Amino acid sequence: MRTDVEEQSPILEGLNPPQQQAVRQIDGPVLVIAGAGSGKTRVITRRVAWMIDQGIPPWSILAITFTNKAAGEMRNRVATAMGRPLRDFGRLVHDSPTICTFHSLCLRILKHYAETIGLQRNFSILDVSDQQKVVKLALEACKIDPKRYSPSHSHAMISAAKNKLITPEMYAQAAGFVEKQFAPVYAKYQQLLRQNNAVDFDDLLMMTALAFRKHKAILDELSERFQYLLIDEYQDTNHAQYIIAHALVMKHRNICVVGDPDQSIYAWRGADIRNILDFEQDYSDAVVVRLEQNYRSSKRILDIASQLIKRNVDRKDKTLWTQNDEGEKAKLLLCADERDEAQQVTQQLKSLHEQQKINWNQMALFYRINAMSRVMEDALRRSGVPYEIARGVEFYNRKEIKDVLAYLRVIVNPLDEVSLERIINTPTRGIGDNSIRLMQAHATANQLALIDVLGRALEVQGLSKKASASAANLAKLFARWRGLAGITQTAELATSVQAIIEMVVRESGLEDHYRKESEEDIEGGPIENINELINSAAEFDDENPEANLETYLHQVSLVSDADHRGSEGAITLMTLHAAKGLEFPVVAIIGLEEGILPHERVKEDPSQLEEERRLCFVGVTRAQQQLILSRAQSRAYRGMVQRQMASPFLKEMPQGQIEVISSPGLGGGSGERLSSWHRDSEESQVQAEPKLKRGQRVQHPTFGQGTVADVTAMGPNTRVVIDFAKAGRKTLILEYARLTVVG
DNA sequence: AGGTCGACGTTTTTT
DNA sequence: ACGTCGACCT
Repeated sequence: MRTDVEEQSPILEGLNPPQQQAVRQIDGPVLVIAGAGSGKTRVITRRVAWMIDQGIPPWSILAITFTNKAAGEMRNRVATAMGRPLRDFGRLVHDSPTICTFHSLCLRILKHYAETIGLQRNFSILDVSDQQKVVKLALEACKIDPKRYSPSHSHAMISAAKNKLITPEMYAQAAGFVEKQFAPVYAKYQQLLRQNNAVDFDDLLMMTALAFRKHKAILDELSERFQYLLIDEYQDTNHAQYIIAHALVMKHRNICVVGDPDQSIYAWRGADIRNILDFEQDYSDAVVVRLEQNYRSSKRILDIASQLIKRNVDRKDKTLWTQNDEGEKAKLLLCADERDEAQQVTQQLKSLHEQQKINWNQMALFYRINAMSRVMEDALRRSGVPYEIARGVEFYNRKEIKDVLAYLRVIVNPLDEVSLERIINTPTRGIGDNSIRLMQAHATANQLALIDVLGRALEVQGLSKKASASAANLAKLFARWRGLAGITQTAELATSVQAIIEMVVRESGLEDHYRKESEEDIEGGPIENINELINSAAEFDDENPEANLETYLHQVSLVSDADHRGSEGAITLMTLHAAKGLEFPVVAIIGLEEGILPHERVKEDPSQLEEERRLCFVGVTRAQQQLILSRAQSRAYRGMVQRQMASPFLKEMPQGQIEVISSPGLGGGSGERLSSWHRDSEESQVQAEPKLKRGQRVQHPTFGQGTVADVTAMGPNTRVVIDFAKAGRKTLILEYARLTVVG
C-alpha cells in the first residue's frame, strides 16, 4: 500500500480515504457499499479517470448505469475529468470508454452480432403498450379467457420469466399448474415477436445472456475487449443482468460494483437484492469498500433517514454520519384532503422561495404514484409556481407520437405489423377492420407480409374499391419513404431523421388529421407535441452525424425522459422511484399514508414492506437542507374518497426532528388534533395487536381461520406465522394483517 | 365506415 | 377519474 507521502494525483484530490481506495483499487473484484449521499458518482467518475490515467485503454472500460440520464451525466463528467469529449454514437465499437445502461449495451451487442444470433438488424423494440397488444393476441390465439389472465398480468409473468432467463421451453417444463397453463401463451408471444421482427425490453437482456451461452466466440470477443467492468446501482440488477455481467468478467475478473442495499427499490421489476448481498460469496477475494460519510444532508435529515431504515430486518447494518450542520427540523403537514395538502405544500414552498430566496430549481416534490401529480399541478399552477414534471415515458406514450413512430418503424422494419396495424387507417383512409382482416387472410394464404399485400390490394377478393385504392396508395408512400430514408438498395443519400419525420408527418396526412381534430396549436396539443418530436430529432441529427433512422428509433425506444433538464427555474415533480440518484436542497414528499406509502399492495404481500420503507428512505435522503412531509386525512383515489391513516413510517421517524403543522383546513385546530398523526397510528396498533400466542385461533379477512404457529416480536415489524385451514401457512406482518382473535 | 356513447378495468413504481 | 373497448347509430 502506498502512503500519502507520495505526491497525490489531482484525480484523488478532495477524496476521503475510503473513496480513494474505491478509486485506486482497479484490479480484481471490488464491492463499494455507497451509502446515500456518500459521493458515489464522484467516486465512479474519478475511478474511470484514474484508470485511464494509469494507462488503461479507454475502450476497454465498460461502465453500466441504471438510467440513460445517469449514463449521460457520467459521460459528461468523465469527459471533463479527461479533458476531452467522449465519442460513442451508440455503437459497440469506438475508442472511448463505454458508458451506458444494460439495455443499451445489450442493444448494441444484439445489433453488432445480429447475423450470428439470427436476428435482422432493423428489429423494432416494442414499448409497454405494444407488448400488451401482442400479449393479447397471444392470449386469444391460445383461447385463454383474458379475464382469467389479464394482458397486463400476463405480460408481467412473461417479463418476470425473461428476467430470470426462463425460456418458453423451460417454462413449459416447470412444475406449477399456472406455468403449465400459461406456457403456450408465452411461447406464442415470443413467436409473434419474431414474426414481427420485434423484441421487447426483456428480450434485449435475455437474448444477450443466451447468446453468451450459445456463442462462445461472442463472449470471448467481448470479454477480451471490456477488460474493466463497472456497474452502478448494483442493488437493482436482476438475474439476467447478473449473468451478463459475470459472464463478461469471468476471464479477467476486473469487476467493480457500486450500490447500496438500502436503496434497492426495483424488486417488482425483477431486481434481486441478493446480487449485492452475496457479492462477497461470488468473489471470495473481493475488496470491500464502505462509504459511510454523508456529504449531502443535514444531521437532522440524516437522523430521520437512519432511524427509519433501521427498522428493516433484512439489512446489512450501516451507519451513515455527517459533518454537516444540524439543520432545521423537518415539517409534517397535516391536511384535510389531497387538495388541502397540495395547497399547504405549495404555500410552504412559496414561502421558502419568497422569504429565504431559495430558487425554484432547488426544490423537488416526490409522490408514490404518478396519479398524485395532478392535484399538485393544479395547486402550483393556481399559485403561479413554475414546475416541471420529470415524466418518464409519458411523452412517447402520447397517441400522436406513437402514430408518428409507428410510421417510422414500418419504414425501417416492414415486418412490424403491430405498428402497421396502428397506422394503416390513421388518419382514416377507408381501410376498416374488415379490409384489414381480408388482407391479413390474403397475406397468410400467400405467405406474404401484410405490407406486401398493400401494394397488390387489387388481388384481394372482396376488398372494396376505396380500400384497395387507399392501400395501394399507402404502399407507394412507404416505398418512396424507404428510398429517401436510404433503406432500399437504390439508396440515394440518406436524408436526416428530422427531414424524414417532417415528410412523413405531412405526406401521411397525420398533420392535417391532427390540425382538424384540435383547433390549432393549443399548448400541449398534438401538433405541438409532434413539433417537439421533430425538434428532438433535429438534436439527435446534430449529436449523431452518422446515424440513420434505424438508430434513431432504437435510441428513442430506450430513452424515457427526453433529456428533461430541470435547469430552468422550476420545481421538479417526480415519483419516488425517479428520484433515486438525485439531490435537492429542499424536498417535499406527499401522501405519507397507509395505502399510499407504503402502497396498499404490501397488505397482500408483506415482504414488500421493507422495499416501501427503502423507497421512503430514498426520498428522505434526497434532501440536503429542508424536508417537508405531508399527509391527508382523506384522499380521493380512483374516484373514491377514502379515509387515510398515517403511514407507519411516520412514527418510525424520530419525533424530535419533526415539527407537526396542522392545516387550517382541518377545522378545529385544537391541541388534540396536533398530535393526531401519531394517535391514529397508535390506535391502529392497539387494534391490530391482540396479544397473540402460539396455538391461538385467529380470523383473517381473506385467508379465513387459522392457528398461530409462531410470533416474532420486532416492534412495528412483528411477524406472525399462521397455518390457515384453507390457505396454508403464511407469514404476515401483524400490523397489516387485520387479524381478529377467534373465541 | 366511422363516429358516439356507456360499461369496464385499471396503474405502483420503469428500462 | 381516466382511458379503452364494444355495441349501436349516422
